[in-house]
Order: sequence, then structure tokens, then C-alpha cells
Amino acid sequence: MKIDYLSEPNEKQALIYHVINLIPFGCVASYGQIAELAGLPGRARLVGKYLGQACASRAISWHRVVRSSGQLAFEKGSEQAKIQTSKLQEENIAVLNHRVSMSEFQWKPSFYE
DNA sequence: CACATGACAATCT
DNA sequence: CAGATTGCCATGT
Repeated sequence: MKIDYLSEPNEKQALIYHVINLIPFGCVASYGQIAELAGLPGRARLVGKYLGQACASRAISWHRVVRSSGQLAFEKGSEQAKIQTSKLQEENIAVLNHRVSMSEFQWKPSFYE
């Protein structure tokens, strides 16, 4: 597996960004799922932290990351939430009541991805 | 060193 | 389903 972002200050951050960019078009993944795939089980909060640091300055598909419940992480009605909603809808992902259906849209990575 | 703060999550009430 | 509780750990004060 090719790892991007090797210039990041630490490896965890690099892996997290890498995994996020592996989420395919039309799918979403939870913070915990990203952490697990990056080899950091149980550290969903770390994903959120690094994502917040990076989304402003890097090309990361942050809009495909949602809570395990399917709820968007941003406050309902906020600008960020609106932007995320439109980005998801552009990928044919339905966003109803500030949430997406995980059973329909959650990314199920295959082993070799 | 103690304490607070996160774009979170599993579990219990 | 809504809250509250607890676990998590890097960072900043």
C-alpha cells in the first residue's frame, strides 16, 4: 500500500490522512473506522483533531467523514455543515435530518485497499 | 505536574 | 430515542 503525506510531522497523522483519501466517491466512513484502518483502534478523537488541523490547508476528502451514527459532526445549521451536505449530495449521498444512512453509504474497504 | 479541550464512540439508564 | 458516563490521547495552558 502506497502511503501519502510522508512529510507529515508524525506517522499517525500521515496514515490518517492517507486512509481518509482512500474513501471512495459516494461513500462515507466514521472517525472510529478511520482510526482503526490507520492502526489506531479506539482513537476516533485523534482523527477529528488531525482532520481539523488539516482540512483548511490540504486536499483531504473530509466531507466523507461522519460520526458512527451517521450524524454530521458539525453543528446543525452551521456553514460547515451546509458545505458538507452539498458535497455529499454531489456524490449522490442522501443527507436527511443532518445525517446519512450508514447502512447504505458506509465504506466497506476490501483487504487490499 | 494538574487540568481542560476536542469535527468521537460504546455502553448504560 | 435522549442523556449521562467513561474511555481515549495529543496539545495547550
